[in-house]
Amino acid sequence: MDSAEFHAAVYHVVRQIPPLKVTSYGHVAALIGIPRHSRHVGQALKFLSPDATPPVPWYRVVSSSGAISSRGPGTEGAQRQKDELEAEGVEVSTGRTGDMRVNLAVWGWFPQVGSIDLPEFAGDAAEGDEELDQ
DNA sequence: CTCCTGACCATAA
DNA sequence: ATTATGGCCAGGA
Repeated sequence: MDSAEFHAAVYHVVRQIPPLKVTSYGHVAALIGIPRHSRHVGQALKFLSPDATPPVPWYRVVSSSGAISSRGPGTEGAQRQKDELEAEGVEVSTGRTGDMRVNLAVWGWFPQVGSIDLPEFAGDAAEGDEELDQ
């Protein structure tokens, strides 16, 4: 799968995250069939344009610990993510140091791999072994 | 080509 | 709970 297909697969999966639920970068990658590409899920979401159609609920993706990545001091991305989540009714706790996190035990959405709809090119990879040839 | 970085993860102490 | 370490893969300098 090339870069464009990867992006498409990420968006496809993220769009299936139900309201009031969140999932992790790692699980999105696993659902696509590439469990070791967790970092690139974030990359793909970064490339995402706000006016994408249909919209992609990027804010429903957090780290595996439930923490919202800070993106560094001075950036408001994390705060915006918190606002989006709370607007839906998801509880986001904020520590005294400004660390924001979601309780995955309550809000987590981690469907079994293969139990959700996937793009055809990714379905192949999700089934089992890929690129045995070549 | 090598080196560094990243909206990360798993494990160990 | 926290920090340290190693691994991961793709892009960019």
